[in-house]
Amino acid sequence: MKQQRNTKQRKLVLDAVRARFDHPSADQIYLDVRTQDDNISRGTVYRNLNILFQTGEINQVKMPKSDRFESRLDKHYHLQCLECGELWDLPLDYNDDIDEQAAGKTGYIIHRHRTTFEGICPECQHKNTEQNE
Amino acid sequence: MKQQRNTKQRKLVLDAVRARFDHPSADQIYLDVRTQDDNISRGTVYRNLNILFQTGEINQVKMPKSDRFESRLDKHYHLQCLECGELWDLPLDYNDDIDEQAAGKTGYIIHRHRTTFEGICPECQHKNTEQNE
DNA sequence: ATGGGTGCAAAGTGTTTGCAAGTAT
DNA sequence: ATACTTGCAAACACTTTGCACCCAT
Repeated sequence: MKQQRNTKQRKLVLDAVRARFDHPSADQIYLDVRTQDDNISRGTVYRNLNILFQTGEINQVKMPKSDRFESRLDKHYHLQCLECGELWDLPLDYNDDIDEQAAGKTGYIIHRHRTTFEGICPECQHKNTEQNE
Repeated sequence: MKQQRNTKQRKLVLDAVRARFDHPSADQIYLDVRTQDDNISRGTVYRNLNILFQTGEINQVKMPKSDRFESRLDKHYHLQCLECGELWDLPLDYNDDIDEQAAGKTGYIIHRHRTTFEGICPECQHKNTEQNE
């Protein structure tokens, strides 16, 4: 990888990812950073998110509509509400055993697995019962 | 949901999904169906894939670049090679327990979880060792 | 001074949609 | 006859990229 420079923009993007815990999209990061620097462009935000991911300073979570970012670097699971779309970390241990099982069954070298739970959050459950009354 | 019709195009799309086991993208289905009907349009293929998914006749697998489709309807895990991108079903049992655990820890109603394993397939492993010789 | 980084706008990808004509029921 | 479906092209959402200028090293 080529030599990296510390630009004001790169730092702003990194700080913006670290400031949130709701797995913002690139565009949300762009909007956040915009409040600090009203000249920064979307292209720069996308480029820096990619660079920071490649250098291992942030994590990228592939999601249906758009990629999401987070500052947690350890392997962990996610939980998404199918109604409101909110995405959270799940306090459940990463299961190393199934990586070995998968490797044994397939001959693949397994790097990891990614798990996302889908459901309805308490708020949306509440909203739904109200509607049906 | 509104009344569905059985069009020639819808049947071609369904058959095309059922004919493959490598989780084709919408565009791959389009190309397959094109060999049967050289007038069908991409829009029609996308529309029918969505309808068939809503009616539960096929399954949609959300993947980074594009959605993939399959005719298996049961919950199961996937395995993707990080090098060549191939996506396969994994012969590993779906773990119902962690859905309950996740529900208990969060208050969510959990519908299911989706797990994808990432690694290097035997072919790509072989290719890599050859290159390094 | 050098070459990585920036802002801008254009282009790329994958997918959806408005419309008028066509067709399954 | 009705209204769902089609082909087409335009529009969309998200992301990447070419370029000329800028700035961290």
